[in-house]
Amino acid sequence: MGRETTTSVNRRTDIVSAAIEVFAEIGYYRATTAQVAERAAISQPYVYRFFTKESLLVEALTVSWQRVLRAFEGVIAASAPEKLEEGLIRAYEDIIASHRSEILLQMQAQTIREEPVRDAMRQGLEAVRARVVLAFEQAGFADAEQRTSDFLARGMLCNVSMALDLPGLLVKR
Amino acid sequence: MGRETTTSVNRRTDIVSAAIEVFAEIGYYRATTAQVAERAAISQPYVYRFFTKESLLVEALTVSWQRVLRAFEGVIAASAPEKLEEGLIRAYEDIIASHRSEILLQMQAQTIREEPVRDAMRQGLEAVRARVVLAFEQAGFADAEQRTSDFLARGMLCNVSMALDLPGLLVKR
DNA sequence: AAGAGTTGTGATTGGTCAATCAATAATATA
DNA sequence: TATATTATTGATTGACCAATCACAACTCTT
Repeated sequence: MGRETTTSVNRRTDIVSAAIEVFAEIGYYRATTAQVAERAAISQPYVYRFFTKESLLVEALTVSWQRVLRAFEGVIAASAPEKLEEGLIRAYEDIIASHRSEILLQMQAQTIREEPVRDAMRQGLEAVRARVVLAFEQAGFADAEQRTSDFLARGMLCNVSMALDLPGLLVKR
Repeated sequence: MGRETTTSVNRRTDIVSAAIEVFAEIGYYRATTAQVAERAAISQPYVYRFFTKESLLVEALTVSWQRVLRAFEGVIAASAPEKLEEGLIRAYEDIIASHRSEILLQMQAQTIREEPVRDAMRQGLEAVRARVVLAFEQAGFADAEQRTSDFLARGMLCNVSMALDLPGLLVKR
């Protein structure tokens, strides 16, 4: 019981990847598990061997927050203090460009009230925030919390700018 | 044909007010027109004399953006240049507190792909942005666009902080 | 090759919901 | 009061969908 074969692990990631795309394109509530199944090239009932629709969303969110966190880790490890902020901004812009669906999914989840979904969002965002604060502190900034708040705020505006296709919202620094 | 009686105008606003609450509480896609009708104390078919579900969302968004714009107009008219930014921030925090549902609805609409909805969002946000830029310019700030962008970014982070119930995201200025 | 476990699907269902229509109540007008 | 107009609803429908179940195909192991 509960044994995880190589195949089933692959199926899980197939399904989650499909779900991220479908949920972001169609919208979580309008998207059907049949559409996710089709994108993953399996049958609709088989999705339920692994996930419920909601647990699929939670899984997708976890993946997408991990991507952001990893990207930031990379920048933090590689950047001189004075280039840190610039590097983080750039990394986030890259994610928005290369993984637009995941970010659109996070934006949808911001207003979903089911508790497991809110928990996934809170944990993901808080983990990112904590990591950035620490990086700013270790880079020697006295106002690390303030800088992090500004950085996250800018990220949220980037999201909206991308989602609504309003590039004029952003101003070059 | 198309005559607008006093009664029908009242009904329209009743329905839109009900829709804002229900859509924000339940979520636009999960909310039913029957729930909106119940909140407005009318029958479900009667909603369709005035709105389709989507046009109801568009109307609700227009109302909510107008509220933000008016609140800012008031602050701009009443504030000395050096108090302008602080006043705008305060006004927005007040709206988030007093009209939370409308803001939650705007956040949902950020990721809705139907073109009429996107248009309503773009127009609302762009109108607010343009008004704030003008106010900063008239207050004598050379970097009005930059200040506006920062201000909007902060607003977006406020939204997320409210929606996810994560007050720690915000740092006192 | 027989059995056991694993991987997968077809068919179905119970529930839900936006939208429509035919009809009735209420109100104004003549 | 009769008639037209406006306001409102009950009943229904056609489509859709998450979730379940019973069954089939495949892949080991011995």
